Amino acid sequence: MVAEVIVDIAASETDRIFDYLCDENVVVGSRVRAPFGGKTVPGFVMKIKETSDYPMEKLKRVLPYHDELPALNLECLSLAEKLAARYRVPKALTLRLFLPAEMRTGKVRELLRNYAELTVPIAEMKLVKSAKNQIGAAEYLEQNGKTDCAYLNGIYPGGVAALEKKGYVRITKEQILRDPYKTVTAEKVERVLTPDQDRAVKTIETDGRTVQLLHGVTGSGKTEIYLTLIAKCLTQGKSSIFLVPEISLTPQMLSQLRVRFGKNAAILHSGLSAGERFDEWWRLRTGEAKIAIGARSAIFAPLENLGVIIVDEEHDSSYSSESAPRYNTFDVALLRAKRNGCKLVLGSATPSVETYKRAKEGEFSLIRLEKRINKRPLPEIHIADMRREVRRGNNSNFSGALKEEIEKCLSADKQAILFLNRRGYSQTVICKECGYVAKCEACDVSLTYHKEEKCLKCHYCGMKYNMLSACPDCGGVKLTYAGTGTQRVVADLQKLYPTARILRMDNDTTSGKEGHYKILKAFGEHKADILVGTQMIAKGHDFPAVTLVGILDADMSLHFSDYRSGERTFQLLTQVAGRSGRAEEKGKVVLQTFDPENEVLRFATSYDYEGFYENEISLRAAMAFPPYSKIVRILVSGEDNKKALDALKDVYFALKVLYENNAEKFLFFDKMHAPIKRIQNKHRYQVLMRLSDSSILPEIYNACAEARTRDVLVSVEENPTNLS
DNA sequence: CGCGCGCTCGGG
DNA sequence: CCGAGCGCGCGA
Repeated sequence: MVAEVIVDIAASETDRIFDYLCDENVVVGSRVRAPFGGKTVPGFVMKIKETSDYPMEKLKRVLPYHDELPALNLECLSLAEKLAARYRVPKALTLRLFLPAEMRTGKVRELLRNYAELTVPIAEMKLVKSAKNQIGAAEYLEQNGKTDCAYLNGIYPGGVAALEKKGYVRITKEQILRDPYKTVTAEKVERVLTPDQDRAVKTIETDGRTVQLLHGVTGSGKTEIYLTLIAKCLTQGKSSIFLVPEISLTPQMLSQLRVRFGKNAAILHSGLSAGERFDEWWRLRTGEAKIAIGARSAIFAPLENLGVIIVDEEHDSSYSSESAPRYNTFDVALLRAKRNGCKLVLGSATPSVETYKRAKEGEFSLIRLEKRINKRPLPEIHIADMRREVRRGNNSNFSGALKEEIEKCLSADKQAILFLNRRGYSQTVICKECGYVAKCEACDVSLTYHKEEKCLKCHYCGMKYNMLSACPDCGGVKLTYAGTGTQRVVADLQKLYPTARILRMDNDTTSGKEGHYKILKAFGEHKADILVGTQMIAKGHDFPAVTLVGILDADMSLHFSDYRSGERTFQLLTQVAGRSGRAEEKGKVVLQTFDPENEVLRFATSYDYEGFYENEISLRAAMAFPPYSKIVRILVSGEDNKKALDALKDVYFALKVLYENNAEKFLFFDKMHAPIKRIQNKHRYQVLMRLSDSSILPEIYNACAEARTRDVLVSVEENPTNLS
């Protein structure tokens, strides 16, 4: 027999079929070891045939891996081919997406799992009260005996490892205890859905359209709808994929799923060790588990017969991949949903403008959930006008209103979260007296201050402006590029409230995923009174004792030089506000701004998504920004500046020809330095385009694929979220 | 004259 | 991607 093989080398030169001889037992989708150019490389069998067009006597023979099942099923194979074509990347790269890293770097996997059991009764353990994961794991082990470590780590990350270190637990490697007759173990508890939830489930099941958008305010019970859909699939023997932003994969959430679905749920998250991730993947591949839960990459779960795909927090930016292949999760999900004839459910309290438009126009089904389950009102948002504070001589980061609320909060022994809306490098110029923000005359996006050149630039058209010495509106000279960082806020707070316990959470304090959890955990256990942080604290996480949220500089992301800044601000504010008053206590939010009349802030304070959307969509239409156009950025980067420039010239000229022949499809076209000129020693350049018609996108991808070389990266980003 | 590095080509 | 093959430049 002859196998058509794609060798696992991520290069366009080797991205074609090579024929090999193979044994009868080699099947489509399996991995093989292929002798290739003097050594043996892994490969994927794409097809099996009788003979080859290539001289048969020159064919070499592939050796099989001893996988029990082919690594990829037919759907995955075809999906990998489609994605490679769509994003113009080598097939090896898209095929890899479907495998756990373990398998690729793989030694032949023995299907051994780590099992943990207690060696000491809990009563004799010395555990600190705060070690919730250790306690949780120990309690589980005491009740259930020997348990799979991956399972425990899914619920109590790191708990078992810590217990082992202390000698309370023994870990042994054992063959997977596979039980082919294991039936559905979902709890048979009847869950009563509210009429709204019930209606939503019925609509999703009966509506003819593939994409179903679930638009529901925080606390409207979207999760129960997802779980009901998954449970229904399970009883029909169908599988499901449930995607959430990485940051929402919290222990609470995972344990909720484990309780509900037991071993039918496989969890793919970064907290698992490589081996554990492989095991979870394998459980999905064999069909032992039918529900894949995870972040972005779980869309590649090796499942068959999908009954539903759910994408929670649809608007979240973590759903677009930041490295090659830069796939868009929604595209992949849609391909899979169509192939399986199943529904793709998108859920959000603040859907992206693009998605919402398609839903309103009837392309997607739109299901609204307006009532909150617990009927508790959303926290009240109070706007603090920082211009007035400055006029009164208050140059600090805290308005009078916020200070007052912090004091109330502290004296009532409640907790507060202070949110600093800062994004890394890009800085905008703002007048502290009137709130004026420097904007590009051509693009209506705010300008970014460039320190080295001492000028203001528009990141959309590259236009340069001289740095202002005074505000053009009010003549004031109190111009500022950016506010202060979190450290400064913490220091100022400490001065104001010497006895308050303050925690800081930002990129500097959270080394790795663990640090992040540690801080949140400490705060959740009320070991601090105030948490100061950036974006990171905006999501998920229930802190019942939090009754106050302060947003220190609500405008900062609003004036970020990006057409999506309004959208992002609305989403962020809605999310942050939702952190306040999760339990009985009514929550309060103080939003500080230099621009209190701003429409986006107004809509956010009244929780008016519809109003925000109408306003935003008409702006987008007027300025021809997405979804009324498509912004495409070609990023060229490489260590060797000359080579990078050569590649830039190549793409630029190829694209320029396209542009000149299709001028009517372009709204904008130019090449320039990327906003960050060098990252990790790589020089960066970009070609920016705004298309009124994306039909030429495939040709743009082609041009980029051709300019790509061994040491220069050329990537295409569609409607990029962060232009850095 | 000989080796070394950089580029080109082929791999089944 | 990676190694083989080859051409040209420089040093003993």
